[in-house]
Formats: sequence, structure tokens, C-alpha cells
Amino acid sequence: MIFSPLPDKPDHNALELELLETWELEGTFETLRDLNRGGPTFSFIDGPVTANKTLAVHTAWGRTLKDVFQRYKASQGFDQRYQNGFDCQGLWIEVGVERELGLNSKRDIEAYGLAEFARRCREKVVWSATELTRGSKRLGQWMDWGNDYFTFSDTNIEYIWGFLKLMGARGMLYKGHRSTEWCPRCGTSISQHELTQAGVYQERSDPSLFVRFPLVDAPGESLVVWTTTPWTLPANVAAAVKADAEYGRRENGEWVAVARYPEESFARIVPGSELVGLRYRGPFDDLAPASEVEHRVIPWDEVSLEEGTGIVHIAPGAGQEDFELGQVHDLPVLAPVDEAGRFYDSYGWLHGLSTTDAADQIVGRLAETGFLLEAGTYEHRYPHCWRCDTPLIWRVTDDWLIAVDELRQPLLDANATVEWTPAYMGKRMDDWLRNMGDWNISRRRYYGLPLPIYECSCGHVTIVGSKAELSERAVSGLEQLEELRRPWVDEVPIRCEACGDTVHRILEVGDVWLDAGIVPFSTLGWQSDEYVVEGYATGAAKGLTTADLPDHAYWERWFPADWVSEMREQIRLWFYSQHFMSVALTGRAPYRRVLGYEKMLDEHGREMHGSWGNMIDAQDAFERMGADVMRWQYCAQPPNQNLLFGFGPAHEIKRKLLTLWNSCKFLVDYANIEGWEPNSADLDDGPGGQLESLDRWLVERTRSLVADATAGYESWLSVDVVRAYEAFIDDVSNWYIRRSRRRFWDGDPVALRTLWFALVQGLRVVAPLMPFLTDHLWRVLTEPCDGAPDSVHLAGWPDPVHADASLLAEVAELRRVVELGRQARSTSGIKLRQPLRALVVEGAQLAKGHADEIADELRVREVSFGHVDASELRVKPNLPLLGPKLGKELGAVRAALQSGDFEELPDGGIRVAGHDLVRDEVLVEREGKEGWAVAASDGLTVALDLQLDDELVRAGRVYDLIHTVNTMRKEAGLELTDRIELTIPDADADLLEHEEWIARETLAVSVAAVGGDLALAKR
RNA sequence: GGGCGAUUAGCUCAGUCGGUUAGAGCGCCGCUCUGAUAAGGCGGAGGCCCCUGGUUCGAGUCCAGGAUCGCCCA
Repeated sequence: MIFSPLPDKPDHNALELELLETWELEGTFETLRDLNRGGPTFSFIDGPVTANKTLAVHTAWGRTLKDVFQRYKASQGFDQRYQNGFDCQGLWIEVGVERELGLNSKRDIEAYGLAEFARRCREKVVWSATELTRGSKRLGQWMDWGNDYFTFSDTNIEYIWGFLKLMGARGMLYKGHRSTEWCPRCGTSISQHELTQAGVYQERSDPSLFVRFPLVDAPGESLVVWTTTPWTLPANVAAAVKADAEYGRRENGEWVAVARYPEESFARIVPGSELVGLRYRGPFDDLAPASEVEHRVIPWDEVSLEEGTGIVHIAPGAGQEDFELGQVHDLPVLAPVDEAGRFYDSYGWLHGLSTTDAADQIVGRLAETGFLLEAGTYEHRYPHCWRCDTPLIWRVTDDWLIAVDELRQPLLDANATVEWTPAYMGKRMDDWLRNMGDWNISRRRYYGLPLPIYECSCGHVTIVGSKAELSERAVSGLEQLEELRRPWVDEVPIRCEACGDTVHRILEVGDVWLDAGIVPFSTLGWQSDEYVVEGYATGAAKGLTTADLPDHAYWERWFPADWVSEMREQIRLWFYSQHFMSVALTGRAPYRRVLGYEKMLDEHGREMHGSWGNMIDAQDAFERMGADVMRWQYCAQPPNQNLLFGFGPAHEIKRKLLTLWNSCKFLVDYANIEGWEPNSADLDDGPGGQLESLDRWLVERTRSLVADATAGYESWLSVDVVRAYEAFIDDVSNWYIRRSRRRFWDGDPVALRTLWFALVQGLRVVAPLMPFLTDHLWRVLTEPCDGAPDSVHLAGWPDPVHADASLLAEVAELRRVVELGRQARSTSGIKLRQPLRALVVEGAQLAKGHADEIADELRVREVSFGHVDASELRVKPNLPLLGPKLGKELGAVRAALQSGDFEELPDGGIRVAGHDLVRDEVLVEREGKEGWAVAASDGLTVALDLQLDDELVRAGRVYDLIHTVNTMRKEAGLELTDRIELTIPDADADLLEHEEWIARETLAVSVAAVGGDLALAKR
């Protein structure tokens, strides 16, 4: 045995697990990195994955793409960083832990104890990091595991502190008093970024109320407003109208916009501007806060005439636009609810009620007091907390923000330098950059980046830029500072640099996207004076990683990233935050190229949901489809469309991969029979020996695969590589092998050598996509070679050799002839085992050298190229030539050709509608010949002579006999190499004329017609 | 309301520089091969290439307008 035999089909899960051990044992990845060290750099930065879960099939998609392109670049000798990152702070983690601990409010967490809570959160991160690492390794992702960056390290936090200090120094960091989306359960504001995440906007049914506001100076008249948030009514201070819209008073005194009720008649109609300034009674003036407010009508251009009444209830303390409008008109702000979304004590009977609980009571009360006109329900899309799904409310609070206007143009300019795939994602980024408001960076939570802001009662704000600076300014508490984290960091007050008083840190923590955005600086050692081994493993990250803090020279070498890749959602999240921070710090984009990709759905196109039972568990997928098949599915997906992932598509892929497997098995089986040995030098030089034209074709076909695949990788489109490879394997199997079977049966070393070259070269090309199967097959196919690399992943990228296009074109035409020939045969009703006398081909110049192959494929004795002399002639114009030449006259020529109104010239040209067209300018097809089967397409015609004679009929019977015997061999369970003694019926004695042929095809040592039935005996 | 995509066979999708009879895979029906065999090959049914205009000798492809769906923003 030269090669280890392959089983009938691959067991993906088993061979993958085995290879993982082999790679570990042989140190394959380390060897690869050593090989590339010092080579040209390809800088990749991994976007941190939130460490609160196990590996999901969604995450595996992104990880696959990252791995694919890193492996591709590695095969070309690029030196790379393989640092994986974990996102370790923020609401995702905090809220998960809060639930697991059975806590359900901020008060609960404080009662539980912040220090203990922080430790539980860290435990969660450690657990998840372990799980994600395990899953990613199983997926085949090659990263520098154990050397990961964790965003909760003190080092990462310090880099953000430095950034914030700089923002402060540039006057871009400020405390804003504004209305923001607020999650009453989490007790914190939610930023504009967070609102863009999937699932935030959900369909929801809310009360729909029409409420009357009685006018003070016009007894019996009232304004009618519409709202879907009853809880905001106690905070009402104004009603807005559109100044240039018409408003009408109904007979009963109710004012509404005329455009909203076109079919009604009104007692009086006035422009909105006439209503402005009118005073009205609010619906809850009996409650203390509202009683002191003078409610007035104000103008507002944005009043909608699409819904409601055209008069808008304004509560600056409970709505964003309301607040801004309030600033313009100097309206009082009534803030009705506290952090937890419960009414303050000053709201009397409402006090302590949540906004949802209050709704019913408010409706009831309005009905009693006569303010309510109509109550119903309303379906709309409403924002929810991205982490806990609670409907958001608006509160007016103090938040810390980074101003964006000054950077807006530089951000756009920097984005223009980035190459986005797909390109429209870059436009999305531009769109976002143009519209983005100031960045709200503060969250009133616990487990997150501590904002280094110290706001003194004297009014001075200090922003601490590093741990060292904190130590320097600290008044006390340094001894208990375990990590730069709540609660410990809160116990380190500093001295105010302005007044000398002791000042505490504000209690807010930072937006989690600060953590991720700083990564291109914190992990690469920006402005770091020295290279500190394991210098990144600080604070909470201590003991979890061996990551270094490099020096500034290192940063210069690796920044900006050549390439990053994440899902589309990250445009407004990680891509944005790192872009912002990078432009702020360096004026440059942090990456040169981005590959984004869309969403994953189930195989029927539905969202995957645990509760719908269509979620696919990654471990289950590894076992049932295998990592390679998952990866193939990911890579076959154009990134601009949603991926429909599932076991159905996986089954299809397995079948395609089976063709590859079978082709390799075919080679192995026949090479072993023959004792043929491969030579790894063929990979560089191409197969040597006396190549037949089919062999030369396969060599060129392989070269064109390498070219196509390279182009696919270079444009970041793994789907192009997948398509190129699938077509290649189909060609190898269904053309080369099928056409060459006999040569393999005969043990032709040239055929073996050529097929080996094609298969092994092909493995190198898709090894980045499918690292397990390719390496398994590589090892089987190169095991007998001296000097071949142990692993396909150490074999590098094939040298590009320009493929001979003319040979490829010849074979393409040959295959068209064969296809038409098969069509002709199939319409003739004569089965393929019956040989025919002749085939005439017209219109296929390129295939001329391949007459033998055509004859063999179609089982005809003679193939000739020339005129098909048929009863019907169809001539079509060669449009690319005649269009420009004839212009408008083409129409007449076409019509004449169509109706048969033309004349064939002796030289093959056509005279039609006053034009003499030469041969190349027309496509000639013929059909309908007596005794022949004719097929035509695209100017190519084949004609099959259907006449049989004795000799042909006898040959057909031999084919039948051989077929029958081989079926019997199989049924008898004989091996490919077993010899037989064959007995044929007397009636077939005349076939003994072909005894040698029959014997050869059935591996018979003797053929006899001695009476009786067809029989065979094993020798 | 604004922006970005999409719309091609029952389903999932290709479709190059504008070119002749618009393709593939899956599914369905029939045939075939039988040394890859729970595979392979051939054929068939199945199409208002979303609609309406325009440019052009010629439009699934380019342009304009519209419809529907998706995503994002307001």
C-alpha cells in the first residue's frame, strides 16, 4: 500500500477531532507562525466578543471569516497578530449576572454588595472565555489562545482614561442636562448606539388616548390631544400646534386640526397661529407639580398631521422632542418619575406607581374628571432595552457626553480612506457619521469602566488620565484598590486642583463601546514607553492572559489594521467607537479595509429563537455536520445577504464534498493497485511525463482555479472561492476522471500523476476555508512523498501560473458538442450502449482536435467536421458583430433571416436583405435530416447517423453483455481485481468474435459458449 | 418623511462589457448509467426577469418614475 486507503465517506466529526490533536501534538500553528515571522505584515485586529455565553453558530460565522482570511494571508507568508479579544464589562454581563443571582433592581445589587457582585461578574467572564475558546478551537480557528486581551484589564481602562482626559482638555467632554431614553429596570440611560442594536424596536400595543384640555379664556371650548403614553400627562406643560395649519372648532367646542378630520364640518376655522398663546387647564392640575404651571399653546413646525389630532401634548420631562422644544420656549420641566420609573412622592396618589401601572389609573381618573374623550389601543414600534427588553421611557437627567461636531468632518474624511466590503456598508457609516449626535458615555450602573471624572462642589471638574495620576492625587483609599473598578475605585477620593477640597468620583460607569473602541491603542502599546511582558494582564485580567503591553514602536508597526471583519450591526457600535477614538487620537482611521456581513437566519429564512425551537446549538452542529461543513456554509454566503443556516444546506454541502472525497478515494484506490508513487515537486513544476491533451487540460484547469481563488480571496469574497472550487471539483470528477477511467484501470502513471497534481493543488487553495478535510486529504495524498510539508497549512500558496486559455476554450467547446450529441442521442431513442456509425459537427472549429474524445463519449465510430446537410437551415445574426456594423438595418436583416428569406453563398456566407454577410457574421444551425438525429444550439449543430448495420448491432450486444456480466460480478461480491471464468449462452456464440474485448472488460480469463445460461465463476 | 439595499422557476440563488433560445442547486416527473452507486448523467414540466416609461440596432442588465419587501435614520 502506497496510500492509506480511504473509507467510503468521511466522518467529519471524527476526523476533525483527530486533526485537532495532531495539530496540537505537532505544533502546526506554532510552526506556521515561525515560518512567517519577519515576513511582510498583515495586521488584523479582532473585535472583542462579549464574554457572557458559549459559542453560538452566529459567532462561529464571523470567527470563520476571520480565520479564513488570516489563514489565506499566512499561506502567502504574511506575519500576523492572532490576538483574540473578550469584551468583559457592561450591561450584557451585568444584567445576566444580576438575573442569575436572583436580583432584580439596583437596590438589590447594592444590598448584595458591589465587591461581591464584581467578583461574580468576573467569574462569568472567565467561564465564558473558557467556553468561547473551546468552541472556537473546535471550529478550527487558529488564534493565539491564552494571550487574549480582556477589556476589563486595568491597562485597557487606563487607556480610556487617557482618552477621556484628552477629550476633556479639548473641551469635548461635557455634562449634559437632557432627555434621554431610559431603562427603568436597569435604572440607566441608553445611548443612541445602543438603540441601533437588533431587537430594540419591537411591535407593542399601547393605550391610545384622546384627551380634552379646556381653554381658560373660552368657556366650553377645549383642545383635543392624542397620546400613547398616559403616564406623561401629569407632566404636561404645553400643547403644540402647527402655526400654518388650519384648526377647526366643532359644534361642541373641541378644537382639532382640519386636515385630520376632512369629512367633519366646523363652526369656526382658524390658522394654528391664532391658537398660539391660549391658556388651558391641564388634566392633572390637582397634583402639586402641575398646579403651579401655566399651560399654554405653543407653535411647532414638526407637529404631525399624519396621526393624532394635530395638537400635541408636550411634557418636557418625559419626552425628547418635548424637552428640546421646552428649551426653545423656556417651558418648565416636570420630571414625574425616578430612576426606577416610579412616580415621585409629589405626585400624590400616583406616588410609587410605575409608568405602566399608572396608565390604568390615569385613564380611570381622566374618565371621572371628564378630560377623557376616547380610549383605545395602538400598535406601533417602540424602543425596548437591548438587554432586558423593558420598554424604555424618557427622563431628563445629567449625562456625560462627548461632543461630536468638531470631529464630524475628520471622521467622514477618514472613513473615505477605508475600503468597505460590501461597499454599501461604507455608505451606511457615512450616513451615521453625518447624523450622529453627541456620544452619551455615562451609565448609572456598576460593572463597567469607571469614568475618571471628579466633579467638585466648587464647580471644577478633574479628569484623571491614569492610575499613576490617581495615586498622585489620591487623598486616601489606595491600599484597598484591587482593580480600577467599582466599588474600590469609589473609595479613592482626590484633592480638587482648584479649591483643594476632597472630591469623589462621579458614580457613573462608561459605555461599553469605549472599552472595545480603545483596543487598537491599548493592545498595541500606543505611546507606551517600554515593552512590558505580560503588561496587559492587569487588574481583573491578571491571571487570565499573558498578553503584553507593547511599546510605541510596536504600535507604529501594526497600526492601522489592514483588515477587520464584523457583522453589519457593528457599523454603529465597534466600527464607530474605534473609528471615533482613532480619529480623535491620531486623525486616522483605525483600519484600512472592512469586511462586513449580514444576519444569520434559519434555513427557511426565519429568525432563530430559542423559544421557536429553530436555534442550532454549535456543539450539535459540530457533531452532526462538522466544522468544515459549517465553515463551507458560512463561506458560501455572499456577505451582502442574510445567511440561511441549517442542516438542510449542510446536507447539500456534504454531497458536494463527497465528490471531492470520492475523487481522492478513486486516486488512492487505483494508485495502490498499481503501486504508483507521487512526487511533491510536481506541485511546483506541474506533472511531468508524456501528457495527453486531457491531462494538459486538467493542468490548465487547475491553474485557472488557483487564479480564480486568489482573486476571490483578494476581494474578500470567500463565496467566489467556494464557487470556483465547486466548479473545479465537478470538472475533475465529471470530466477528467470519467473520461480517463480506462487509463486508471490500466494503471497509467501519467493519468495518476496529473490527477494527483490537480487534487492536491486544489486542496491548498481551499485549505483556509476548510482546514480539516483538506489537511486530512493532504496527509493521505502526500504521505508517500519525500519532502512534502506535514500539513497543507504549511504548504504555502501555489505559484500563480498563467493558464492557457485556448486549451480551456477548446475543451469547453468540445463539451458543448458532447452535450448536444447526448441530446441528439436521447431524442433518437437509441440507447447509449448501441454504437452508431457517424456524427457530423458543424460550427465548432475549436473542438476539431478532439474528435476521438467526442467519438468515445457519444459511442460513435466516426466524427467529422463539416456541413450538416439537412433539410432545414436556420441562420441567425452574430449580434456583437452585426449590431455595430448595420445599426438600424439590423432589424430588417433579422426579420429576413427569421422568415427564411435569404440565400446561402458558396463560401458559407449569407446574402440577405441586400447585404452579403460573411461566415463569421452569422450563426448557422440545421435540423430535420431524414435518418439522422440533429441537435443545434448557439450556431453549433451536430447530426447523428441513426442507421444500424449488423456490425454495429453486434457491438451493441457486446456492450450489453459486458454490462450484464459486470452487474453479476458486483452482485456476487467480487473485488475489482478478481478474475472470472465466463460462460455465455449459445445464442450469443457469434459474440465470441469479440472474445478478447469481452474478456478485458469483465476480467475474464476465459469466455466460452457451451450452452445454458450466462454464468461466471471466480478463478 | 429621508437614506441604503433587494425584487429572476415551487424554494434558495447565479446572470461577466447591454447581444441571439435567461441559467444552477434543491424539489417534482420520465429516462439512463452501473468499476464514485443511499452517488453520477440526460431530458421534461415550471419564467409578465415587480410595473411604467426612456436611451439603444438590441435592455433581466443602463437611466427616470412608481410598487412591494428588508434594514437604517427621523
